[in-house]
Amino acid sequence: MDKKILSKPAIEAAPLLLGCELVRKTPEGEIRLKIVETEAYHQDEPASHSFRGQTARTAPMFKGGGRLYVYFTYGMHYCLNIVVGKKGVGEAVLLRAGEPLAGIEIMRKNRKITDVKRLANGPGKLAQALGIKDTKLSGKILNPERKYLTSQVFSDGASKFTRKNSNKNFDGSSKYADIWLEPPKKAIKAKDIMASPRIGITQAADLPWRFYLKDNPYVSRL
DNA sequence: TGATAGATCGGCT
DNA sequence: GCCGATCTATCAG
Repeated sequence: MDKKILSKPAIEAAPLLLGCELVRKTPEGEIRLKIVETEAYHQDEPASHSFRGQTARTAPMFKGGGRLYVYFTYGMHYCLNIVVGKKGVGEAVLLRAGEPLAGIEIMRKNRKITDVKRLANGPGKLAQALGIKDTKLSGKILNPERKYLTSQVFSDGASKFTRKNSNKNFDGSSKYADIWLEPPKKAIKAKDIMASPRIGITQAADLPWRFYLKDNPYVSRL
């Protein structure tokens, strides 16, 4: 994944993350989603959790691009963000929807539904599809791709992978997340990137800081 | 210390 | 389209 994207301000990084693939390794296998909808949040804007400064919850947003920020909301849902920008500036990109590419049976199990279009077409659903049930991943660093992209891992399959990394990643003790980003398989064209106001907020609701892929059936709504 | 709104979702009318 | 679920962070008093 291009490090430069993750060090850009949220408003620039959010559209650039469209088309990127979000991957999570689990003991059951690999889950892979194409990011099709994002929202930018910046600390100078009241809809952002970082607006009122750093707290225990929002600390990851201030630690610099390339980490995860996970928060719990509405008493029952988790939402996954990619922290972007420079250290000391509180900003992140909310992942609002994804198109399932791999690990679909795992996601069906996590979501307790079968319809592929509804596995990750919303921020709470996306987190649930990935198996996120707490905020333990918040603050963790996106796993550098090289850590997993070895011939040993891919020639041997998931079980070997699990053994090899069990004490580093599946018990939550590592500073790295078992999640990372990969660049788009096909470049995204500028004309396919749509912008709209963000969803579910009341403050700064006029800012067009939600981005999604045009005509993609996996976005949360039109 | 109490009230309330919240980066949501699924079920029901 | 509306509403309840269910918990947390924040703000008022």
